[in-house]
Amino acid sequence: MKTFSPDDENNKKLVDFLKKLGLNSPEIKIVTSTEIEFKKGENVCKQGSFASYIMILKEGWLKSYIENIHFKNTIFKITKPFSIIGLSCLYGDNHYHFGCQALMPSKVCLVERAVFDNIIKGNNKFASEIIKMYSNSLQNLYDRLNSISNKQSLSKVCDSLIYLSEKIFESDTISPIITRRDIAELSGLATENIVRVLAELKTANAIAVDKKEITILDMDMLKRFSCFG
Amino acid sequence: MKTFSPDDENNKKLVDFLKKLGLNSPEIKIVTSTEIEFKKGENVCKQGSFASYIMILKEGWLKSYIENIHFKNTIFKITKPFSIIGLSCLYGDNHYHFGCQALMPSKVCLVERAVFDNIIKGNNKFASEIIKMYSNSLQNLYDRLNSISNKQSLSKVCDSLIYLSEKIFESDTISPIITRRDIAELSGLATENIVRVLAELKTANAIAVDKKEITILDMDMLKRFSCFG
DNA sequence: AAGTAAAATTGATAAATATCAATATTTATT
DNA sequence: AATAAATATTGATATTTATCAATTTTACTT
Repeated sequence: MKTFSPDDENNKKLVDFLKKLGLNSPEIKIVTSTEIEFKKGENVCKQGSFASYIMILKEGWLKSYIENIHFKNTIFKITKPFSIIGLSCLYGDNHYHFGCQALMPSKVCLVERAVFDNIIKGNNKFASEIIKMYSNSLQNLYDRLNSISNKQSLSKVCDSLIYLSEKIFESDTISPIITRRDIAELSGLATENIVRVLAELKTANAIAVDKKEITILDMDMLKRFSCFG
Repeated sequence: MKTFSPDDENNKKLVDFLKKLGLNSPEIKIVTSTEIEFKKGENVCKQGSFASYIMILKEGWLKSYIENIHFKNTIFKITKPFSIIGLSCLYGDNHYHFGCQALMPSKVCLVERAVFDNIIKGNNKFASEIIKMYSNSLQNLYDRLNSISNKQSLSKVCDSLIYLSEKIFESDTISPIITRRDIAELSGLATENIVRVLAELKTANAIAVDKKEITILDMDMLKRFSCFG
């Protein structure tokens, strides 16, 4: 009887994911051939650097963000396993327009842009699935933009918590790999304000806080606060 | 000898644009068969309504925006002729996630989503060009997000002016179809602040203002202000 | 061209958020 | 387990921006 290591398990999941996107076995072999490990806090890609690769997150969690001159970041996406990173750089000016950092030890498959592009051009099903991802990314950015541009701090934080819970961790509990500063950069606020709003939400029994772990107790309340403005 | 009306001229430009995207004559016929006119201020699509069509702007100018509950909009894009609108709705939940309004009398070709999707699936060159548009849209949204989330009013307004001048009107002069309120909604600020910042920029000789028309006199200065934060 | 509606402007004030500084707590390291 | 480093928290204050109200200018309609 054969036993599987956690890594084998993960390999299988990755292959399943790629099959669902319409890739055949040789194509899967190509896109999974180069695998790189990143430590917590390491840069997966640096904003402004040459964009050589499209990346597939195999294991771990990443944050993607825009840096401004004063090193104030805006996180626009948290990435969970089996997501593709860098699609916005597939064509265009050859540079990453965002930075990406590992939130915990992570494994990423690197696929050269030209290789990725070739597969798209020869595989309609895959192209169509990639277009779906673009659509999703756009909608996610609309949501972020709406949250950050016309709302007040309470609503902004609620939006971030809802995003993390529903879209990213798919759980009432937001993993402690997310820091207060991450929530701040996701919400477009200062870290101190996050602390204050979280305290408010705790008092209202909308969330429970245990050290860095946040648990959503009343999602409806968060959604009302989110809408309220 | 045959004479061409302005409309013929425009038809020709549209066909050229579609040819460059890789569409053949029958495909071009299909996507240009339904044409609708919109008056200034009319809704081209309403946020939340059923997304039946992908739209191609043939003539005129549009603004696309996210509405929040309190009817405070965030404009994320100004659309110029020969642009495609609604790509983010090609797949997904079948609803428009944004509103779109005509800034002047405009003509739009409507293409049913399924029809558009079919063309993509059968035409690799076109699919590839559409993916480029998605990339561009994402990059545009990153820029907007960066501007709105970590900058102060002066920089935000400069970003909007640079965007309008370089990306949209491709001229030092920003068309008077853009109101102060539009700039406000593009910058994530109140209209009154736009007026104040424009007055500042005028005093600094960075711009000239003639009624609603804004002319950029010193693009370098605007870019310095944009970076400064 | 007159009258009306819409948009822009200005100043005063209120509200929201960032910043700063000090401290406490948590996490990581040896 | 002790120490150091990173992160979180709290309160006070400054800064920025929104809001409100009043007026002027511009655009639109007949």
